[in-house]
Amino acid sequence: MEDDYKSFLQSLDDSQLISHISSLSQSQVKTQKDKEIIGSDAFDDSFNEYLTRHIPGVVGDEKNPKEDDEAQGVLDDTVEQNPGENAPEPINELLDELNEEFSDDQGSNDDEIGPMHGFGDYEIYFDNKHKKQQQGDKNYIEWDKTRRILQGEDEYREPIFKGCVIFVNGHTIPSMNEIHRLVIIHGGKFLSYLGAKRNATHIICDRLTPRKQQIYKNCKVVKAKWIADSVEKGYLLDWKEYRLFKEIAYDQGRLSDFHNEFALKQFNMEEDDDIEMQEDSLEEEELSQEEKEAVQERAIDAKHPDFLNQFFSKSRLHHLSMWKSDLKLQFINKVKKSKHEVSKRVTRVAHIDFDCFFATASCQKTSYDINEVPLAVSHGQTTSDVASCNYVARKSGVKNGTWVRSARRLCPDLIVIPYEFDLYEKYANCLYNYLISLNVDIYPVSIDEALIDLSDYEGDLSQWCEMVRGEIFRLTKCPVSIGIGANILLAKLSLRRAKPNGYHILETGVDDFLSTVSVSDLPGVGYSLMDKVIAETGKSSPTITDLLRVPKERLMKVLGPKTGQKLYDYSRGIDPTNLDHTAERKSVSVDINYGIRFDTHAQVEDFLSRLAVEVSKRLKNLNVVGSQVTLKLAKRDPDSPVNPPKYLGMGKCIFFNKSAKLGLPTSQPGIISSELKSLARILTIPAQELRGIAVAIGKLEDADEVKKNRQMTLNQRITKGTRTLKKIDESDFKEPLDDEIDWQVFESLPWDIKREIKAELSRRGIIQKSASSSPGPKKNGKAYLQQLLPTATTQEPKYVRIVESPKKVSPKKLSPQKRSRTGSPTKVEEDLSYDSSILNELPSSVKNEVIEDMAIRKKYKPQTLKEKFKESVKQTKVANQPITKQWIDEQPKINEVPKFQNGDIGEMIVGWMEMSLDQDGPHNDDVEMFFEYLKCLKFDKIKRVEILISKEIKYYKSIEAMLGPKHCTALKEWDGVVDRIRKLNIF
DNA sequence: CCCAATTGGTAG
DNA sequence: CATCGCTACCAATTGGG
Ligand SMILES: Nc1ccn([C@H]2C[C@H](O)[C@@H](COP(=O)(O)OP(=O)(O)OP(=O)(O)O)O2)c(=O)n1
Ligand SMILES: [Mg+2]
Ligand SMILES: [Mg+2]
Repeated sequence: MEDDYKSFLQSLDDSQLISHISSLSQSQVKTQKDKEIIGSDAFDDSFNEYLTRHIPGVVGDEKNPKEDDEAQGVLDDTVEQNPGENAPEPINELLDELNEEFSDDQGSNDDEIGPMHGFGDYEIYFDNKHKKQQQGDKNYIEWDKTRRILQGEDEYREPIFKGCVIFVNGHTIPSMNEIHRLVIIHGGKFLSYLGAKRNATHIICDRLTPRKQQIYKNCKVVKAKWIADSVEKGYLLDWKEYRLFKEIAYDQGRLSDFHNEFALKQFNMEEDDDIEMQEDSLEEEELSQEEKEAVQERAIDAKHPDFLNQFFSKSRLHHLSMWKSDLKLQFINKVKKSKHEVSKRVTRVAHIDFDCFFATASCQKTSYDINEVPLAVSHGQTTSDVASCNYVARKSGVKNGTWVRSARRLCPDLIVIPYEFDLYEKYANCLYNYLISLNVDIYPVSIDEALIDLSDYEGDLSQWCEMVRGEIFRLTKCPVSIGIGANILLAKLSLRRAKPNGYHILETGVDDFLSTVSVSDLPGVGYSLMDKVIAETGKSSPTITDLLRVPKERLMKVLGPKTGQKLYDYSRGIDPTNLDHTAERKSVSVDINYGIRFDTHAQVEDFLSRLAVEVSKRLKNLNVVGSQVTLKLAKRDPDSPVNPPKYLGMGKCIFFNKSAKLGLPTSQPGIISSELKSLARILTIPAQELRGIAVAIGKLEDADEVKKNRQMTLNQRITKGTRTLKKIDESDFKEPLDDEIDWQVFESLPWDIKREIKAELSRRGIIQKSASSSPGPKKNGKAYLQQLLPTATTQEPKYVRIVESPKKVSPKKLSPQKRSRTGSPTKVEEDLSYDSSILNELPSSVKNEVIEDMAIRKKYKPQTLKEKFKESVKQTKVANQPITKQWIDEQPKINEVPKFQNGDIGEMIVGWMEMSLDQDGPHNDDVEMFFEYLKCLKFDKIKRVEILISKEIKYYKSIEAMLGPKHCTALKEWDGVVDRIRKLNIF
């Protein structure tokens, strides 16, 4: 539990953390004032207990759920009252009574969410429900919401089951009633009785019978735990993980005899509701249009909380990257153990690599003959990437990384087979374990590929190759090829010659060998460099021989100094790179350029939080902290269609990067998330236009080192140049934000909460770690705005993390109207992998898709000098545009209200208002400071703040009946604030 | 000239 | 249904002093 709370704290933004503390403080103040301390745990329980004792006719024992039929069937038509309207008032009284009754009850205060039990309220409700189930559900949701507000719980429930239509069959745990409740309060629809099961998106069922299997064989039949787990997690889990039927697709064998027997018994015991089900198909009720859309919109894009997991589990490139970094780690450790030898130049390198690795491995799960049929590993059938294709397919010109559709064009018989990530891992282990057993220096290149230092090997190289190839094939039934050369470059080129299923030892005749090599085969030469070399040599597929004719100066000028030098060396067989695995990692990043489809900025921020959590996880695994945060956003190219050819793909995009320096290196999700959100604000890309988001943490340091150093020389570090602290001196730092936290209130919190919060604050550098006790009492119990405002808008500056130097913010740059890279190309000239004449004959729709894909891969750059010029003109035009009201409105609005660097002013205001309601309105100091802040804002922002506050007031007035007289006074004060803002706006 | 920030490119 | 377009790192460019 404590750990839970700790990680909960860590997941918060700075602003969220502060307001969390405030909310704790607030409730604490309140309860103390009333001489009551009621933990939410005890509260929940007693509340339900109270209800079950006081409301006649209720047997609210959730541990012995009533028979499903009883609960569903007894519909009391005579009770027509609407609990949604009538419940609040009596409940309010109940709450007050309760507070007295249980005033001694010292509950622990650290469980904000409360257990998922005690549903007496639900049962009461359903005993009185209407015959119209759906109306009843709606009322219950309202009633539940009201209850939550009254109980001070978070009124909002994640609409986990939005778009789901749930039907429960037979007895389940949790009970059908409970499932019903959970589903509807989380935005789902429940088909309760005799309903249109055909409309159900999921059938919940815990017990398998042969009949059910038959009837539901085409349905998503899911165990009840799916519901419970999803609610607990707060988002919809993958139903497949909870399917009742065994994976028929993969395991086609019959159920075992034992299983059948067991199932048969079950079947006989079960009440026969299945027949009923077939009969009532006439009685189907239609889903509303809205619900149908919701059901349709089941696509999992980045809005879905489980998106990252699902995406990563299926992304080959993610796997490749993770495997690679794991391997690097593994072999760094190896070197530390034997850190003797001083890096001597290697003289012989072996490069070993599985032939068409994924294809070979995946093929083993099929009955295809890898040597006869053209195969490709891929998820889809058209715009899906070919991860790996076998050599039969390569004969037709298919390459790794092309789209299946393009591959099919070259090789119409191509057969697509699925990924088998586990198998790849297994075989890679075989490879690496075997190499380890050889007791040689291993330098992992990728999952299927490694370099080996053979400088000191004195035996016969051919024999060595045959031995290694033989052993690995014996272990995996996958062929590897080996290339040997005097350096990394030559080993790589040699390997290329060796493939498939062979080896090549390059010792003599290097120049002859090189002369035949194509420039595009050189490592580090991709489409972009290739284009330049083509332009320079005048050949369409230049070889090393062609490259040799270009003088070094020319290469360096055209390609840049380093790249030019590299190609110059490479063309002569020179590669100065030494084998070295001691290289420390310099950055950690998470890139998502798939499935990014957002409607609102709130969704974007949500996703950023999740990315922050992910990147934080990775930092912690590596035990490093970083002080630079970089956000990279991909914006749909204006010329590109809203929906790119690849489903949920990114299409052609323009990238925008922004990085921020942190005051202290960190690995904490909350801090990172804060920073990301503020970077996102600076980049101002409309949520709808986003197609990719990447987060990188740089300036890495060892976490333990930093911890040690910070304790020792906290003060020295401040003046260090690498830390960017704004206008700060030591005294500012020594007691940072101290007076922004109300220590009196803080002290009254339960000790364990205090401990966790304190730890979290000090981790963030907001308070000093050694601060063992809080300073003396300050001010009064009122909530202070200072503790919510990230930094003072007036007076002395406080500790602030720098995002960018303020003067750098030129109004023009705020909205990146950067160049679009291309016009709309209609004709394809020439391309390495596409014959332009064929391409030009394609239907234009397909052609454009192919062009789009090529543009993404940078194979194809339609940009000419002329267009470049046009763009720069366009750019200037944009920059010179007068700033009109309309222009402002057109600018992407990342937020409804402006934000400070470290938090959302909107959230802050809402929080402030909420808090102030319990305290006769806002504190005067706060109001003054607030206006100081407002004065700094632009007109439209102020307007938005005004609207926000008005809306909030309206909301509170709408529930005025439930508020006390005190609250009304507070609201009046807020009315005054709004008036004042209006006056501000006049000037 | 330096530097940092940003953009581009590559491999598997 | 589609589909799962990641990620570390180097180099070049840009734009400031
Ligand atoms: N664009 C790419 C390139 C590679 N891979 C994956 C699939 C490959 O099987 C694996 C190894 O990459 P290789 O470059 O070694 O390619 P193959 O092993 O498929 O072919 P070969 O090594 O025979 O050229 O990485 C991928 O998913 N996408
Ligand atoms: Mg390979
Ligand atoms: Mg490889």
